[in-house]
Amino acid sequence: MDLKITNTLTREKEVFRPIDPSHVRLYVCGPTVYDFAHVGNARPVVVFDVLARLLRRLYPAPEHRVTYVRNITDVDDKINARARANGETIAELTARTAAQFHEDMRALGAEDPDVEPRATHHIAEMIALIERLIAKGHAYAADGHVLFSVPSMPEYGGLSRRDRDEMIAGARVEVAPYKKDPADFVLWKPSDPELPGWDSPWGRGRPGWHIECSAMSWKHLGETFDIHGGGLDLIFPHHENEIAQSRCAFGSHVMATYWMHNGFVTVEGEKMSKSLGNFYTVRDVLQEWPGEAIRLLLLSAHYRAPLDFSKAGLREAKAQLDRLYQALESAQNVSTVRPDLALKNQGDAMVNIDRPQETYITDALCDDLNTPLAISRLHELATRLNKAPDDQKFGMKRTLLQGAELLGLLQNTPDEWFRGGVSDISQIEIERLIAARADARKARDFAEADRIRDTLKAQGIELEDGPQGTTWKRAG
RNA sequence: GGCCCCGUGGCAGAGUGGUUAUGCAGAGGACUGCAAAUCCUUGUACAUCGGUUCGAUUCCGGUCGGGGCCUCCA
Repeated sequence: MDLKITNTLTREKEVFRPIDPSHVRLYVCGPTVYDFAHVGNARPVVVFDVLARLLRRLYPAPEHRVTYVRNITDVDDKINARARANGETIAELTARTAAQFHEDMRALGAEDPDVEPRATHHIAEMIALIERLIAKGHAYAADGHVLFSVPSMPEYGGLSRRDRDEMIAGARVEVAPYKKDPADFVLWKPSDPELPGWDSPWGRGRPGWHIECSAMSWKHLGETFDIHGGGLDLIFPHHENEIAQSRCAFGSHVMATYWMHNGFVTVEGEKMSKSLGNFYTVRDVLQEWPGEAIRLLLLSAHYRAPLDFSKAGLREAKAQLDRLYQALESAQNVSTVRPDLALKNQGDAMVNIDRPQETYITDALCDDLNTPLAISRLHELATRLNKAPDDQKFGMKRTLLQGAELLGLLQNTPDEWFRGGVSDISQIEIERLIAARADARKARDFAEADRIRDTLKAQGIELEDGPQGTTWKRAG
């Protein structure tokens, strides 16, 4: 099935055709590292993680290659300000924040991108780009700055669909005197001695915001590539300006063929903002909720739609995962390899012959990354798995796991999900109490049996009596 | 002012020109010592007003309501 993507360039859902099918190239704007990632930062990471997983499924090795680049912005005025406020060096701040970002995103089940370039490691490429732009008449140096000349690019504004007059009329910032045109934007600016700076043909300075992504995508993906992603808010000015820089520098018709933008996250129905005090960092939420529940919640709305991040939503996500893991636990002894093939084949040959062909979830995701539909199909598969006779469970379990992998879900074992984090000592004690309760039940001393069950429940352990005996799990 | 998005059952949230979304919550039943989990049954939604159509929640237009962006916020 074809992958379809809503392309911000055209505002239409289009069939994805890579420039080079043997090498699919994806670039996503990553974090500016000056503080903990909040749940709004996490949404594009999780969304484009699913896209990368899907692309790898659709364009598998060894015939194909997928390169996913997500940058780290480690030169920025917010970083400078924060480092000063914290009384630490910029290097300390960015190194620590980047490490925290990695920990948090991994906790959300996001795989690392193939390349994670840092802006400060690409100053030479930025300078080279700026020199090209000047040489081609698309940029000019003025008063220590280098500015992109917006009037030099007639198509400027195509992505955000706004014309120059509107932009100027709506501008909230006073126009700097060195700009030839009010719409021009900074490619390079001078740095004070105490601020980060690099030598350049225009003196010691630092880059403007947009040039880094043009430089890093060029270095790691080429002059043009397939998909560029990021948050809705980046459409203007960031992505508009990236397009201007890259296209004018390379004389290309497009920078990326497809542009994808995720919607915003609200918190308990309100826009997340520091002034409202409803700023959820991923780290804080992880204190109370499994990363997988956060991930499921972030995928529970279509990526372009707004997403409300709420306690109720987290509870529901957790409940949904309980249900899915429950289905897997009930099939824990079921192999995901066809029994007949497992018997007939050994080693690598078996893997090749028994290559799974899950399409149920893949098809949902191919429709412009319809993760809510994909999740609903996970539930359908879980229901079918629950109902299936034992000898038919293997295929459904496999389909469920393979589909879930595409979403980055159900990557734990049911045992870890339900019983992880309980110490070995406690587990021994729990087993002892279960045995004591079994004796009581056998003696039909149900008062004692219920007392034991209530005692454990008060300690956050729930018991379930099944045909195979009693099992336990962490409560809620 | 300009550009863009959205309004679905108690909640979350897909989708479709005429046929069950899915999950959570709720109700009834099976199973169970009782529970839990699971299974079965159950709820007949699509802001509003017009238009197109044999037929619209789905297409078109108006209205009302909500939201985002408009120079460094994912």
